[in-house]
Amino acid sequence: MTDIYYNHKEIESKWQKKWEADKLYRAVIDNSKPKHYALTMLPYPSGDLHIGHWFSMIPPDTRARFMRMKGYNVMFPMGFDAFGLPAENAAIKDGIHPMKRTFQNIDRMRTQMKTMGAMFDWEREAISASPEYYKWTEWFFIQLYKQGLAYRKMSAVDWCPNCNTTLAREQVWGDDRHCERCGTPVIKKDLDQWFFKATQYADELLNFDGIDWPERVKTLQTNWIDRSEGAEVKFQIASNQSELIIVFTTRPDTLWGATFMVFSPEHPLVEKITTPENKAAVEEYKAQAARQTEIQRRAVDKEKTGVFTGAYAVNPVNQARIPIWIADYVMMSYGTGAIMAVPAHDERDFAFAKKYKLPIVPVIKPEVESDANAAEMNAAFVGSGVMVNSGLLNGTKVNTEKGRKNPSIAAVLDWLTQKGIGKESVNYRYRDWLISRQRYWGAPIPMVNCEIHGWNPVPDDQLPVTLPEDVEWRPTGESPLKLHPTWKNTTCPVCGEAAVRETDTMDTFMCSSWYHLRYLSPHYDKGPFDEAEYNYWMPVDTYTGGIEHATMHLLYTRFFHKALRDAGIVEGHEPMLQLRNQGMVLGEDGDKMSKSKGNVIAPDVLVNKYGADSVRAYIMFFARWEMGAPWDSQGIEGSVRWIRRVWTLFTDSPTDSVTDSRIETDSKTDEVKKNLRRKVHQTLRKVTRDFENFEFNTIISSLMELMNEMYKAREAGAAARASAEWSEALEIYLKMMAPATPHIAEELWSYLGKPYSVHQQQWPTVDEAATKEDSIELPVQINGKVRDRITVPAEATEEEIKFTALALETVQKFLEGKEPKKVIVANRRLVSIVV
RNA sequence: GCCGAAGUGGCGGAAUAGGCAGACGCGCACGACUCAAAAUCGUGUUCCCAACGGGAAUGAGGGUUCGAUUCCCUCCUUCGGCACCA
Repeated sequence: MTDIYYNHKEIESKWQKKWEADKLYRAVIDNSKPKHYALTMLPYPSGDLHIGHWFSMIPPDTRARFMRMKGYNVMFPMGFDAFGLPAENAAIKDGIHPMKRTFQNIDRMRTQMKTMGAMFDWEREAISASPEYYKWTEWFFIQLYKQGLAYRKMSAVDWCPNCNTTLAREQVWGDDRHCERCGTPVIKKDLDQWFFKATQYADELLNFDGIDWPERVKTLQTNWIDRSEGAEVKFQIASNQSELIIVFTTRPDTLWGATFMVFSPEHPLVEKITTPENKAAVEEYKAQAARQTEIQRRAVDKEKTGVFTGAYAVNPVNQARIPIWIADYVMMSYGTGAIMAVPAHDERDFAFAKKYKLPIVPVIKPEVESDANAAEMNAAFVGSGVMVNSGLLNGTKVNTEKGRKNPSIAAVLDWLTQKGIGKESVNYRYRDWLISRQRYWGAPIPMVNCEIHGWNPVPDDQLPVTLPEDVEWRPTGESPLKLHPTWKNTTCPVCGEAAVRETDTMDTFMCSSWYHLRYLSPHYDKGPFDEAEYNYWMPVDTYTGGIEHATMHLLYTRFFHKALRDAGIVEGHEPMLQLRNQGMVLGEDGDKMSKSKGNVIAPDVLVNKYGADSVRAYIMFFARWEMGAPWDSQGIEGSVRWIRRVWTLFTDSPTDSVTDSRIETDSKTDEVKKNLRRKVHQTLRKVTRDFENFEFNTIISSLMELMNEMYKAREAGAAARASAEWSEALEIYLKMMAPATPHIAEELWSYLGKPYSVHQQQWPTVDEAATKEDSIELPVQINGKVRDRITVPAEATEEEIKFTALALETVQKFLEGKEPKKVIVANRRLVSIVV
């Protein structure tokens, strides 16, 4: 029977206290060791830790611990992304100040996190909502402003006219888009807001050289930025020579076929150019386009609609007068908000032209056909061929490549530049980063507006601009900063006269774009980070988090780093060298976990019942980390049993009761010991590799397998007479367990009488010689089917293996006296005979 | 529609470099222990014919190969992203 009862509560709290007291996980600069900065995305302090947090934090924790045992000086910090809408919305409901609620939640979550037994260095904790943090968020805003990267622009937000406030996307409900709070239909409202010129870095952001990031993330970012090469072409308005309209096109080689132009209904020029007789129809269409938002967008029937403005433009390549229409299939937010329409070679333009009986002029024809005939076209032609009806450029070859790789596009680009009509141009779907939020609970934008001197940054010595605490919560959700009687009143940094503060706060992605820098020195007050810490720890070596941040946070943080690099604040082109994403833990029903569905798994309950080590082991074991899976409450029993059986293996000592009679001969036990040692080192090799590759589930299964072997080996006498092999097995086993299940590993390490702490041990080295098999067993296939197997000495030659296999009775039976057609010994792993 | 990821037992999943499919675990079945149960330990557990033995099987179909979960082509399903992008 087990001498000592496995009491997870006692063991876990004992070691957690000791590790904390000993500062075992404190990460300090140590130039004698290589550093490893392991970063995992910081949580929003929602109130309670859920199992998803464990899934995102524990496997990276085990890997950080592994790296530490491999000899690296590891920093694994944790903090809170503490600004944001939920706390503000809650405040509007119950009046509890977001500051109070947020910091209460943080305390609660920190306490819960400590039960994980993770190696977080809490002395490096950073909280984005604390003034010592957001002082520097504000400072960074000013640095970007000084770099010329911040600017103001009118931009539409979703606005509730009843609540008099901006709504976030999740606050707009239903197909009719009404306010979540009062049900009023939401309108678009143009507000003057702050932007960062992220698009200035678009090309650089498409370059992933030197970083080890998942292909999936790189593809998502590439598609998000969506670079397209083409040309900008100038068109004149026929009735008004001074008005120029620039269009972007990816097909400048079809310019001669542009038979009309289409403006987005919101285009500012529409009002100017519309002729009086078309005014009513245009206004009507504009109003209708403004009303239809998501609803119409999602409509399956994509019937093109539009109206004629009465105005004409001049096609600069052939001076043709072409009508200007407006249509909602042209977006103000993409390109220049106006297109040249080439119905012969664009499907949308074709459909539009057919509907409104606009001319179709083909300017590319397939090489094989003698003539292009507009009347016979029943679809736009987008294939390759040659240019026709295009003046001097007739006969130029056209292929389906984009940009200059296409000879026709290259020819037209040169021609346009030469004539001064247009120029080569690149367009992106990616937009500048909208920073302004009409909210209270965020970092204030440190800008002051003076009637004379306009916008100026708050001087450094006045940072941070702190959020006022005496604020009023209107049930409407209007920003309390606007309503505060005095807060916005200040003086102009230039002239000292009365001026007003910006009352908008920053997007929280701003806070999370640099938190990896704040961890370096969270309480440092002479700058955003301590240079010495920066020089030692940066860049981040391993960054882990959910795939859902692929296009927002991860792109913002890369942009931010590059902007800081150009400001001379940081070095290197990328902030995070390696990125890995975990999947999602779903509810037991296979749905996303949510309070409303009632399928949320609370880790507290599991820790209490089974202990942190068992939960940690199961978190690693139950799914592929990069995939995620639905939670299975029953499955945890397997991990619990593993932990208990390990405990029993170490603390129970049936070796004493195994009499020598059961150990038949010394040579036989020697064999058992040798086999045990082989298994130990094979497992070590596998576990080491799996840690390196983020394959956490097979680490646990390998350890389970080895434990099963150890039970058998001990039964066969491997542990008798204090054998060196058995001692080594125990020691290596605990070292391999230590990253995954730190508490029980530490307890059993001390039980064996080893010096504290198992977490300060070196990761063991694989004895390659010990992993070699004495003999190998090979399956023998006949015509692709396994019919028998042979065992040969490990050093047997291919010829010997063939000979042994062919001598088999089974093989002879199949051969029926004939010669085999082919005999293959594949990698000394299998014999394949073809008869 | 476009881009991406994934389809393996009842379930989660495993399978260096193209070489024994189903490691490890859950669940289930049977057995031991027990007055009994739980716990624990042991045995079995892809499916079909089932006795030996044989056959089929990694979403479907095809191809390359002595040999394919793995490589190639076509298709289906699920999930994620983008979507009138000029």
